[in-house]
Amino acid sequence: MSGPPTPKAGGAGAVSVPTNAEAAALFREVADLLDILGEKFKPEAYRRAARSIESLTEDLGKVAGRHELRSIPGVGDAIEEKIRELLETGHIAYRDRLVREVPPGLLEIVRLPGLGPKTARRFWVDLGVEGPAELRAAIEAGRLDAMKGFGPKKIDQIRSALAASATSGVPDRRPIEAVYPVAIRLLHALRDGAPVDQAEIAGSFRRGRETVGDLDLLVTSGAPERVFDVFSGLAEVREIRLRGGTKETVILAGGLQVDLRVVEPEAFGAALQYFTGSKDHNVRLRTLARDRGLKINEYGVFRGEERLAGRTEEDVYASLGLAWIPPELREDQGEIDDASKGALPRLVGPKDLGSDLHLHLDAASSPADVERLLSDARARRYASIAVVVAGVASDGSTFRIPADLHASIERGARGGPRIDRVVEVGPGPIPATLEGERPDFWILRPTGKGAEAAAALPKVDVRLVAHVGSGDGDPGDRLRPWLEVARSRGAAVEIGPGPERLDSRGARLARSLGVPLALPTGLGGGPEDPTLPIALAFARRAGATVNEVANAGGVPPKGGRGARPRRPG
DNA sequence: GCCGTTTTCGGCCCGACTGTTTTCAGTCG
Repeated sequence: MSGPPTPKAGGAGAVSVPTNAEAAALFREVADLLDILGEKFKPEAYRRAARSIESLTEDLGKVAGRHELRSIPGVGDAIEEKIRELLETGHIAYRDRLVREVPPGLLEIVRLPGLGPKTARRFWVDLGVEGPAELRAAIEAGRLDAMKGFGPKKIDQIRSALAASATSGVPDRRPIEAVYPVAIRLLHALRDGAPVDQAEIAGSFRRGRETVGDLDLLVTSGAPERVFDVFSGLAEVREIRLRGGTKETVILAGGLQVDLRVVEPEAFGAALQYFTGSKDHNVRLRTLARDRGLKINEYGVFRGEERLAGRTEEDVYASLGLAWIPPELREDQGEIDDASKGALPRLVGPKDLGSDLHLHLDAASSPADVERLLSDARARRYASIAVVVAGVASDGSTFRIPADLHASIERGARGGPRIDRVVEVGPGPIPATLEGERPDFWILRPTGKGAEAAAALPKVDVRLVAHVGSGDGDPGDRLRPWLEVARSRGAAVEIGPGPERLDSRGARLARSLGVPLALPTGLGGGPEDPTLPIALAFARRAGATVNEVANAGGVPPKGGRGARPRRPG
């Protein structure tokens, strides 16, 4: 061998460490490449590992540091080795070799809707096509016409898939809170306007995942054709992708794909279970069923021809000897074992909530807004709500709500629920303009000053750390100091949708450190407001029980630790 | 390539839909 050894990285010696998402993407690419090469089971193995890596709550590097890579579902000898290589060198030689074997354009072809690895491989082998542009040329030259299995419709389909991919990128997963309003509208449109008996949303939406790729709607009906007619006639629907006897797929105006399935009432629970997933959860259930001489599919649980269960999810799980598993836990992270032992946690639910710790009014708010918050809170029988009356804005300036709002808060409080006045500050000394404030409690808003600056915050009664997001990648390093601050102050940390709240990974980290969670309740938000349902979903995905949620399970005593008069004088 | 109350080999979910077929292959979820 000649030549100097290639340095592992640039002169600085630093290898940029891939995020979990980047690692997962690399393994998915390996899977696609192997698919094109005609491998049989390896692709699924790499995809399973990619899914597991994606759902980790901490960095791969940390898991590797503890020598626990093998504990990740779907990671064995070979993939463990490749993860280590990736972490140390920034690349995977095996993947690089596959990339050299397969023309890059074929990956784009595989990802076109309606096309897959088999077809891409045939284009490559039979026609020498190595990418979308060449495929387009081959179609226009009529070279596909002679190929077996390619009629005019198929060729048309490929042609429009090529055109669509050229104009718009492949739609990615979207934040669940962005999908929530339209999902609720579609569900209600079906329940109110179509001949359906039961209707639910399944899929990752029902599991409360942070992001949603598409929507899965499930209904029972004696007239599927009518249901499909109503559904595809809705204003939100842009095009019908496919329509059969039991299933219709449409694309909404925003590009979101929605699958609607009609099933028999006898199979509704089984179908709901099946289409809620996750895939890995279902695979494990199926294995469990097989071990017991049973078969489970979207129509039910069967022993031979006999259907043992199917009408409700409870029946389906019970027939396998399992307690019903909340959708938010169905990720094959040990929940099936727990369900078989009756050891599932009793997760926090909407009826457990008894207060709100963090409501904002601003200069544009009116007394009517205050009244709306209060009437919502009364309807939900909340014992107290907390309104931010002053604080430090994100630009560093201080603010106070207008006097007329103070007056309406004063009036509203007489009719209940109790209204706590709170002030929101960053770490460090309290700004001079807020020094006179004597709120019922304080909210700490983490800023760029860093957690160590929190020590300079006077020993006021901080009951909530809010406006802190999980961010991308491993939330641990950035969050941990703030969670320590919350713990030392006896404060809760706010979770929920949006970039300024913790997602389920952040919630899990908080739980592991013993920091209570606070859920925003979306008071005054209306039926399509995702705030509360998504916050609950994140809390439940993190395994939170009622005792771990600050605004659930009874109301925090007024004044917290060391009660004090509400207002001076 | 992973995995195991059918363990160290031999399996690996399965049904709907589409387009092309005359009994099926490929894709998708």
